[in-house]
Amino acid sequence: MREIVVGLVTQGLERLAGEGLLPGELATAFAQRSADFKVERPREKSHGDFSTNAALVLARMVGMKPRDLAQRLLAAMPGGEDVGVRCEIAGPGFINFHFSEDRLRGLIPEIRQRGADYGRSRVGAGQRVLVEFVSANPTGPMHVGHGRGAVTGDVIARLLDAIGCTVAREYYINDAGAQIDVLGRSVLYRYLECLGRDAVAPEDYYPGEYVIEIARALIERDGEAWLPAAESLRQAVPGELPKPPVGVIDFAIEWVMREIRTDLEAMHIHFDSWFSERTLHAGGGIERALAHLSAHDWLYEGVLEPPKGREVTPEEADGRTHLLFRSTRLGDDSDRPLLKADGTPTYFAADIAYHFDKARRGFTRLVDVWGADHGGYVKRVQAALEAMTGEKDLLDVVLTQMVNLTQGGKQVRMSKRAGTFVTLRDVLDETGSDAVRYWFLMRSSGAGLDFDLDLAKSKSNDNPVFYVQYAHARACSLEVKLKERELPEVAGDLARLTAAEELDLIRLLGMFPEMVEGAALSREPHRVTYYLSDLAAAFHGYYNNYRILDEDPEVRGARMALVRAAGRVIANGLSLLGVTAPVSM
RNA sequence: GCGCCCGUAGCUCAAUGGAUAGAGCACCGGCCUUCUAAGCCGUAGGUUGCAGGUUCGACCCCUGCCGGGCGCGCCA
Repeated sequence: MREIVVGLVTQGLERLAGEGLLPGELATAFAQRSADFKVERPREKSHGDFSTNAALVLARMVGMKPRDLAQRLLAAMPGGEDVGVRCEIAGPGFINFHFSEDRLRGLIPEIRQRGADYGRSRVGAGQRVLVEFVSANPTGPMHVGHGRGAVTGDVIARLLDAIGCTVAREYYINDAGAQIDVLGRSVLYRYLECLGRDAVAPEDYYPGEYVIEIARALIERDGEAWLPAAESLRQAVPGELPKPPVGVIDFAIEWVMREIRTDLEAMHIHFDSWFSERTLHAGGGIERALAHLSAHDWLYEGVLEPPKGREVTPEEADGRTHLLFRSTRLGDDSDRPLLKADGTPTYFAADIAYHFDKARRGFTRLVDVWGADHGGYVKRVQAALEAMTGEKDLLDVVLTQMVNLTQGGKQVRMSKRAGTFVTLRDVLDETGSDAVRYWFLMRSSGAGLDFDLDLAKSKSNDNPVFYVQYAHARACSLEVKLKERELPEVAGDLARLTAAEELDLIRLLGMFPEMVEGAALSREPHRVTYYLSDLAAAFHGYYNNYRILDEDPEVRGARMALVRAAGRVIANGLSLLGVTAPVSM
């Protein structure tokens, strides 16, 4: 629907350009959405279906009063009558567009015809986007926060796909570094314990139950083969802990990744690729990336300035020189070290190499979904990408805030120490994929989220997931009723849809494609849940106040056509979220 | 101390620089013999944390405060 208005305004601009009033490139810029004026949805209903501020923005440039320019533009646009759009000048110089009722009703067959494609577009065509998300460390099971990131990333990918982008989903496995050694030692500790030997907990270890399970599985596979390694670990002096054997580490990582994959599958999330951090270390990727940076003068040896406002321990303040990345040149607060004291790369160095690799794979755009606790890394990774590619804004980072589990209004304590750790698996088992997926998207990703386990399970209209799915089921149930009553199938006369509720419902259906585009471009999946809530409310309101299966076959046919269109849009919206649209409930 | 995010109705949150800032809960008042029932309709509720600035126009952008969260060399 929006395209119709954009077309009208573009033609008007072109004609005014032909008359020499406006620069010719304006119309092109406008049609490509790069102009600083636009077509938008007025908040106020009486202002019509669409509005443009073109005259307001351009008035200064041509030295006219906004309303006078609006008059010229209006006159230059094709007569609205034959396209079913009435235009008028209002307020300080807006041009408002009102769709005729017939034009609105015309959307119903259009939706019917486009079916599952309604809402999809090509505005992102030609873009190749890599969405990296979850990337939970393979050191333990996924918690609910990971789940939120997982759903957010998956739906961003779905949205980008819906606007015509070529999308790939990737999971970055942090299978290198000190944390992995901690995991290996934790397993060996439990391994001794399970074998009934003397066991001493290492000073740093993962306390979760799952580590015991890993140890048991390891015993089942390898018996006592790892006893020497475990013993030497037990006898080691703190501070000089040995590196656990690769065989144990690999076993543990595979075990945890299997769990993670199971959880992801339970949420119907599939990745196109799994990128192992180890391959960067082993394959020389880090050296390549650092050499590339070095060649362009982004690296130097230097002493780090101490962070302000924070005490540095004597150990830290050793005054040694580091290999540093000049991220301050690109807006970061401080230059960043790339090698640890022992000469091995920092996590950041690996991350640089990883993102370098992404850029070299030819993506036109990168999207990362991270937990908000990694917010401090955004600038430096973006700086690194800019330094390596010369391209600014190649990477968008979406940060997801905490999830609070609640039950009966009370917060569910998640504490690894107290053993009341609630995993994503627990929540999935309790409420199911649909509830989890929908719920995680009910707030903007930057806002904290309360997940009410009781409400998410309940079959009541207070449960937003139920409310939306039920709207779809209701639409479908009318189909069944129609057959049960053996009512004749009549196309119906759409002109009989004259009630304000009916026309408003159609208007809402018409906003779906814009909503999808906006959500995709801004990487804001929560817009979909908000939209679906509104749509479901409008549908339920219509259903409650009007008898769809009216006596009059013409009315009945028309209302059923509208109901089918609404059901279709709800289904398409839910599909974007990866949530099922039940036919009955 | 610095950086990022946040501050909007009693609560939880929306609102690509647009016109009179919106939902859902909760509260209050009506209604409920109907295609699916766990309800339906409506009222009220606001100096958008504070103070300036930018402009035709600011919840949105800029500056400075106040308050909360996260992060802040060789953990990932």
